Amino acid sequence: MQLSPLTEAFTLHFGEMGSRWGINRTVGQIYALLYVSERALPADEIAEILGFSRSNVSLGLKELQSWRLVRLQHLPGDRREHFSTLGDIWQIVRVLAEERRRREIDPTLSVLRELIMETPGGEADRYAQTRLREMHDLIELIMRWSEDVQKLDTADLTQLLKLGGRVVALLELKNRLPLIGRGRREPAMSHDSDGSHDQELET
Amino acid sequence: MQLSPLTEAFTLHFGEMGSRWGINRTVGQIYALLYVSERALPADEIAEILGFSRSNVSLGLKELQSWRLVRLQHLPGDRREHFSTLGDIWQIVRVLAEERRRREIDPTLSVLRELIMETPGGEADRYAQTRLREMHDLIELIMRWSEDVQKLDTADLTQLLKLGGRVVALLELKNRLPLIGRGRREPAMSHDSDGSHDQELET
DNA sequence: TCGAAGTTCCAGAAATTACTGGAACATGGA
DNA sequence: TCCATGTTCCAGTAATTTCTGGAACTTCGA
Repeated sequence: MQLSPLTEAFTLHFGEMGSRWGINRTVGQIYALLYVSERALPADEIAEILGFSRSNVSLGLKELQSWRLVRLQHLPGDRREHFSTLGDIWQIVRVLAEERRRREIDPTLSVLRELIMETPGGEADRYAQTRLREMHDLIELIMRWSEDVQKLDTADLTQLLKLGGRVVALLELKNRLPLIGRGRREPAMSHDSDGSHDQELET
Repeated sequence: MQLSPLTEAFTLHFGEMGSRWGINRTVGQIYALLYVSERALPADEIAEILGFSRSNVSLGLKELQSWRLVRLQHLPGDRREHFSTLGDIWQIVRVLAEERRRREIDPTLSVLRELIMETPGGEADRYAQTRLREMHDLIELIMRWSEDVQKLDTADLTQLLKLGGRVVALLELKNRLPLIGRGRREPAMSHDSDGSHDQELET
């Protein structure tokens, strides 16, 4: 099997982008190839198409599987394992977000928490801790939000995205309706000490 | 000047995270150090504190400046240039998002557009192009949204984040109010051919 | 149980990326 | 203008990451 110029251009670009992102170039290219391929491909075909060694492809596929970004399937009449990407692009985004959170964000949050708990060794440490807390709270806020939003079905998500900044108009609306919203505005970066997270909209 | 254990732990972790992200380890550490430092630091102090060569620090600072993540300032009575991070953490997020878009997303979108425009060289290319289009449209949708949301002031943004998935309740509300919403639901990944982006809420 | 086909692992080679020291260059005060 | 101080650039070196080929292992049908 040969690589069409179109697919070649895409895999090359994707590999390049991947390497800026902590994903290595070959892994990126393998993913790109599977992404645009209509049928699932076995490892040796991938190696042949992209010109990588068999073991390199094997490593790459293992990595992609650990990210849950490629699926393994068996085709009738063929003993080899075939690989393909997730079909639903929104699902890809969700999986990516989850894995990144698990691998990078969560460990970072726990390091930050530990450091914030330590007794400061001086004025400098005290300042550092306030900065760390700001970072921690911000990351946590964004993560909670994204965890939450990820659960939405695709239609809701699309509608929300299309709304963009105009969602603020909805917020205003909510704040003006006393039966639904309390009309208060959170101060920036408040610590949400009561843990309520504006539950009042839940009906 | 000496590095407190707290700051050291933070810089090390941050450097590690950075290197998973395409930012090199030393650049990450420099940023982390500045982030938790109350006063701006000159390059030679940074080099001494972190134990890097003077030129490495210089390179790193240049890189950070090109990302608009550190600011240069002159202190009275000191000829040296001093560096510090942005004070407002939300601003940091905004700047980061903008730069990443400029450097990575926009080029990717334009590659995708080019490839989608090409005349397909066969059935396989035709399928590949539909996949590329899906990816392109998704990225563009998310980018438009984030561009939009970034313009919100911090209070609105915080409120929105706290709301999380419960924002859907607002969407439902909007869809139920005939004077405000049209009550229609976009099909998933529709191409928004009229370019209206639900303008009706703009009052 | 044997052999063919397929997969995984690993040690070393190759390529890439990061880092250093020093030299060239710039700037501002005397 | 000259000197002291500070900054940038660059070529070579070091460290890290990626990639390869082959050997060991696994699986399945005959």
